[in-house]
Amino acid sequence: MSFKKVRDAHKTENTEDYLEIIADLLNSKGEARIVDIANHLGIAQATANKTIRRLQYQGYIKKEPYRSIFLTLKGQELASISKKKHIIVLTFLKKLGLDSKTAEADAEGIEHHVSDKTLKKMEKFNKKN
Amino acid sequence: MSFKKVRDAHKTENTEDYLEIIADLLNSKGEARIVDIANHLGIAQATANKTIRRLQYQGYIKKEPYRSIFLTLKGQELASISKKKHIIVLTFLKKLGLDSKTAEADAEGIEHHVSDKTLKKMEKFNKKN
DNA sequence: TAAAAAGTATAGCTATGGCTACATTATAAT
DNA sequence: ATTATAATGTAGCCATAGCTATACTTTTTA
Ligand SMILES: [Mn+2]
Ligand SMILES: [Mn+2]
Ligand SMILES: [Mn+2]
Ligand SMILES: [Mn+2]
Repeated sequence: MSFKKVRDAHKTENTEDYLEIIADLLNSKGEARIVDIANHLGIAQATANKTIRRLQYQGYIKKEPYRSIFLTLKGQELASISKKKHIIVLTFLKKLGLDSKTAEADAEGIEHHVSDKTLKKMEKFNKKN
Repeated sequence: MSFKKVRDAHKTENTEDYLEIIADLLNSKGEARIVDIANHLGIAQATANKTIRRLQYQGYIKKEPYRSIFLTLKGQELASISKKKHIIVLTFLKKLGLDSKTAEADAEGIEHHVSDKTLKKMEKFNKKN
């Protein structure tokens, strides 16, 4: 059923975005802090804090109180998959003719709802254009 | 900000799907009942019931207790917009080369995250292919 | 080194959407 | 007409993600 799949996607969606952001921060700044994540997402720090707690007990990240965030292996893996999807969808939308801003905005939502089959088609399209 | 837009989309997503389903049921069966919606979505009837209550106090639908559901003008308008988006995205995915099942599943999620600009590009692509 | 600022954590609230269990009403069958 | 079934409604639970306000810790600045 289509709707069930969408609901399942929504369950992991926020997790995927968090992990992608954390990976990016670790890459660029060397560390990922709650304040940066909150700013990135445009949400209150308290909200980011709560989600980070969930990500920790779900085994995606590790952190000590008042310290910065690290990805577990499980976290790294999901971050990597998410990043790949993000790039494919973003590139696809740009090749479709959209400006960077629109492509980025739409990709951020679409990336969580594309099956592997669709990703393959997008990659094919990306190579041809 | 991209993420804010995605969050906003998620707020109306469920509403859009419900209204689209109700419109379809009204069209095909002549009436929309909670049990049909629940079956369509693959959720418990109690869950559908609760959401229908929300849709009513938010002014999208009208109903009497134990009776079937009708769309208000506001509801009809959103249903119509949602349906249009759905068709554009679904057609696009099919033209991209995907089978009906995959196209339908992915469209169900993607439809809520495409900007008007992206829809335009998809329509253009649909006409060309 | 002491004070100010920044970052983090926690509490308590709201809204949404899942679920099961159970009660009530409406409809269909006997 | 009664009874059985189907549909609807309600209650009470969980999880998630928002928010503000407030407390605590760490870092920076004076
Ligand atoms: Mn979504
Ligand atoms: Mn995203
Ligand atoms: Mn992303
Ligand atoms: Mn949908």
